[in-house]
Amino acid sequence: MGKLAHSFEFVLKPLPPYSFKLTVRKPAGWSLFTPFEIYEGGALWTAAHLNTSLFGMRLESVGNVDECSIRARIFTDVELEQPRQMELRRLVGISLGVDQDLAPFYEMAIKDSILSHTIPDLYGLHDTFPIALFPEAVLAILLQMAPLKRSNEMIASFIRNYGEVAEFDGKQVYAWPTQERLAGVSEKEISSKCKVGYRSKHIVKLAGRLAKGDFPTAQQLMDMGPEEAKKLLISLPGIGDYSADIINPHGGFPIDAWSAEVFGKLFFGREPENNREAVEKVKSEGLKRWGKWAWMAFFYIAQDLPNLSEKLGISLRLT
DNA sequence: GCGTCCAGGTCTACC
DNA sequence: GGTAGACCTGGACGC
Repeated sequence: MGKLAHSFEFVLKPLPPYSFKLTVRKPAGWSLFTPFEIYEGGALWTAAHLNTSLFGMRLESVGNVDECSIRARIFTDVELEQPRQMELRRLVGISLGVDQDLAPFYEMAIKDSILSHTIPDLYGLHDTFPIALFPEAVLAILLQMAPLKRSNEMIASFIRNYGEVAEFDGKQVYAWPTQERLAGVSEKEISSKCKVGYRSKHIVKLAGRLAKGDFPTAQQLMDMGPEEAKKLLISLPGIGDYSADIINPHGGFPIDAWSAEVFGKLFFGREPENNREAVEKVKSEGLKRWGKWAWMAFFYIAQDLPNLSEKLGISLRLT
């Protein structure tokens, strides 16, 4: 257990519109840093490893969607010098997508017959940015070849077995494990403890690859072109086309058997006969329709399925 | 109950 | 360079 007794505070000014609640507590249940984070009374307690050290965070908003400020208190095990505090402030800002300008996306979306329905519901929802690749990649691996319920069980078990508990501000929050922690663990141990089956092989190989320290960071991938970043991500163990589109910091259009059904209905008005075979067709239709906005379109639609089902009169299966 | 089938993909061994 | 099979586990389904 990591007791985080030291703390410092700062305020971030996101580019409006910024809905703190929608952004940190996404309607589809996607967590900001860890599925174990706590949201109470409008504040979020969460934890993550940033550059191998464990941090706790309490985040809360001051103001409203059109004039939002985020008050962040960061909890650490040792007192941090000013430059390190500044670095963490920068990373938290990036994670929360505070500099993302939604205006160009909204300008396109409002003219789109599907996306236009999502804007009133999700006004001010920013895309958040994963600082650490390992948790994102393991998440993608644990989503493969399993119904969501089972994926969630594998994810929770994996974090409980190998993650670290951050204890701060009267809360306890499990953070995702690090690649360094997993690199030396046996495949057999992981599959028997976490019931992840054959996926343990990918996890161990992935941890070993990332722990070598020569793979680009999320921010370095962001500085490359989207396709170059994707090519590198696909070179990672257990990461294919679909998973790379989930992890890619540029955003992709991650169509799997479930989303092929949802987007098949949205694009063509009917459920595909075979979801797996429809993946390529749906993917190319989405990329053609939304181009550079494909990820944001996917993101907004995935967060707004109940509303879209009602407005468009199509039954969209929830995740 | 019990057996069989197969799922929010990826890798490997063949051709 | 293209593509069947295999792959953990557990829930759904038929009997």
